[in-house]
Amino acid sequence: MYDPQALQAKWLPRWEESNPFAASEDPADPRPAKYMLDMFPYPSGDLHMGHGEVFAIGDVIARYWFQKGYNVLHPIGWDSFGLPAENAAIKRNAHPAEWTYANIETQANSFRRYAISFDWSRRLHTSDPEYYRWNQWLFNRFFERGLAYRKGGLVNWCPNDQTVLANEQVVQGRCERCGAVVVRRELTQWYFKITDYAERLVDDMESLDGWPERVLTMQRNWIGRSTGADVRFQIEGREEPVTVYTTRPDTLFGATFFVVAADAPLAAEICAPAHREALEAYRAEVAKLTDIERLATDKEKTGVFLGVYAINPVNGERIPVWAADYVLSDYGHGAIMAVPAHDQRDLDFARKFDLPVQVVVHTGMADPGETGVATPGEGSLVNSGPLDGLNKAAAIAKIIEILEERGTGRATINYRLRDWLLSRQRFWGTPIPIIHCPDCGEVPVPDDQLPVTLPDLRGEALAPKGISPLASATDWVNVACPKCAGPARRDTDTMDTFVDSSWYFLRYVDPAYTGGPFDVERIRKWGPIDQYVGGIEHAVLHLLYSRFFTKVLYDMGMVDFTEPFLRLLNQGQVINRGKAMSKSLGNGVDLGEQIDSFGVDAVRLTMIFAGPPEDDIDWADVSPAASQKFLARALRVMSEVTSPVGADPATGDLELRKITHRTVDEVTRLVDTNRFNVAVARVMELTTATRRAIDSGPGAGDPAVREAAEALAVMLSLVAPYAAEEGWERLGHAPSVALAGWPTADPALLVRDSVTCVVQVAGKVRDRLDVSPDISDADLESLALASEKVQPYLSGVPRKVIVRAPKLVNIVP
RNA sequence: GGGGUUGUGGCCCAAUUGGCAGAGGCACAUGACUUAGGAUCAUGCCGGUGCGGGUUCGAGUCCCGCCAGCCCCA
Repeated sequence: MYDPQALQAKWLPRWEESNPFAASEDPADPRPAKYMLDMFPYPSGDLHMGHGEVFAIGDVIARYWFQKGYNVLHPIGWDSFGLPAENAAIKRNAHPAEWTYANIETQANSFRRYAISFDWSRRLHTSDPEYYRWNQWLFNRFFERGLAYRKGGLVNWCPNDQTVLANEQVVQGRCERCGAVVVRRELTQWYFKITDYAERLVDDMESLDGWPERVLTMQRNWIGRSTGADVRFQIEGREEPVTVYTTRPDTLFGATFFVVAADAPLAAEICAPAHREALEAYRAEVAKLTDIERLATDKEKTGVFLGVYAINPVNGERIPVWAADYVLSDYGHGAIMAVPAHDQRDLDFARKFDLPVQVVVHTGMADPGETGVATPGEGSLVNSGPLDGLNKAAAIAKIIEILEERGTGRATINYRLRDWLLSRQRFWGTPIPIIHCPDCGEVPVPDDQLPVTLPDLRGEALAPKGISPLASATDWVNVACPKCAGPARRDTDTMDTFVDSSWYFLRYVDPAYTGGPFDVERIRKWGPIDQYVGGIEHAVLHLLYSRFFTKVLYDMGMVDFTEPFLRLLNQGQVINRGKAMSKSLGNGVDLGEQIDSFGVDAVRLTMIFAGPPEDDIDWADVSPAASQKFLARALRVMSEVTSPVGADPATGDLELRKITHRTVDEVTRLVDTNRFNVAVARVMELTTATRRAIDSGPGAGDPAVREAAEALAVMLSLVAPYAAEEGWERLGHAPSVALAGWPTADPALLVRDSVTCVVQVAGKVRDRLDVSPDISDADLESLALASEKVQPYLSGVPRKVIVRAPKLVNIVP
């Protein structure tokens, strides 16, 4: 009777004929605009269970907005540059485009079957030259503004992927993509100056009240704003003082030694000749270590004395200068003042090398020099001259005043955020549109010569060799300088694919636009995105970069908003038997197979009904078969209605009408607040109520039954479009139910003529009264006190009576 | 180690934000229909909310301390 595959075969072609979910660009369209966006997929094979969940969730929201009468933009595209395509191409001796575009077609077909309400006319792929041309155009704008620049330095290198990585792409010392342990290399690379926007990236988070708190926290931690001071230390024998950054300038009197990052150029520069050999040996050791090893707090501290002394600017004390690996060359200035009494790492180091420990904050804890436990907490200052007796805040203010007076320091804000390293030594990405000319230097490819397309390389030519495969395409590399026409070479690196995804949501307003990366007029209408749905794994990658791009584009006058995503929903993972699905565990569940077995609607319903969207779904705990049964039940109810289309519901059964309208009211609120699983539960209840009305109530011909069934069809259409469409047709309507309009609850049918009031005595329920919903406190109290069931528990006048009309009376005897 | 978050029937999950702990589903049991039932319809079943304290007339909900899981940062 319920054959989901037959319904799919019946309805899909009909929907395909039109583009029913096309967003209207007609300025006369009176509907308010809404922009619903799912994070676009990477085309690695077919859609998987995770896609099934995200897109089911996003589609509920988009379809709800369609039903509510908004002009909805719900586009789809592909994040189609990236390493897997390249690796596949090497393996098959093919071009990455072949694998990529074949997978895109596969996914597009799966999306169609999965019945997501996309506007297919706006489809884009980031690997199309028409798209990445605009990456290059934007790069040129960033370059002009000084926001794209090249510099040398230590960078993160993934030995497996054979390319550099941005800091954000190193997670716990490992490559975010492949998990290989990242090493440090000295290389010249391109960067985006995201640090210029650090302050705004933090401050603007205030306005992101539609974002999950944990994502905001992660971004705040990542940007890592701290307030402290820069303090200038003279190094004996060096003209220029060395600046250190500290968050605890109040402990300056407790600085007993000075540490320079072993791999910082400064270490080699200031090292006394007698210690040079030791330093070189040490640096060689450190170079072998990964960042994970370097920063592990339980690691034995190592370091070498450099044979020179620094002068503490506040008390003139000579303190020894050491090189160590626990100081990183790219944090602050690559050097620190060490205050062992109040910092555990400094203390560990001091104890290892017998350096003095000077307590300057009296915290009430035992002496760190004795216990080996540093006391980082607050207290009153001691042994600190003018700071003695002050608390932390006052001491910081005072010391900064002193430092500024003497010109040896100042208050500073420091960020942990580093500039975004964007060049990659791989093929399948956007070529960096720079030409290196021996005379003119770095020359951007003129806008009218964009795009710089990729040379035609395939198979073995793409194999990673530590430099970009583009370098081997000599015809491509050697060009005339756009400025002086002399011989020059193209930059052979490609852009991080996170550049592609930093602005794709703007391009959707007109993916064929040729006047710029996006139509600035149209984006005024659609932007910013009302709801963004995607995985938590992008909390500090894509989402941070997109926010940065949006702010730059705002400064360029191209968008009129400073934050791209008003509301963010991070769906959970689909797991199986308590664990992430993986080949090695053999617990994978295939989306296509689930759909073949249970139908699209049942799979979508299972995803939505399983729990709150943010929670993980354990596929072993849910039942697509049960979802299928429910859909059959709902469809039967819709099929059994015998009253004619247009039957006046006002003449129908009042009890069922009340249930229908109450359900509509509740489901509306639930969908508005993303509580889709509860909304489904309410729809199930309405289905049961309608079933009963048909079987043992007013019967299938009652207009209220039609009203209920129609509401059911529309509400169900958010989750189960095929069954809803079929039901809608059986109810005598023309397609499509998707655009039928959201039902509205009649307030008159929401009022209850009586409610149950609970009467408690000392918190225990002793009676229930049927009362009018607008009963007064006084009436209710006397009614409750008069109750026969309550009397036995009372002795005399109660001490207190709490009345919460009309629902509760609590008598304290 | 620091921060965040979660903990409710056998299982997945609700609970108007301080007011009757139970909506929905799974599983299980019983009955009806039936040639048959793994279909359908109906009925039923089980817990006092991780543990310990506190605030309150009243705590799943708020506060404090522990335990466990998950996620970030070290």
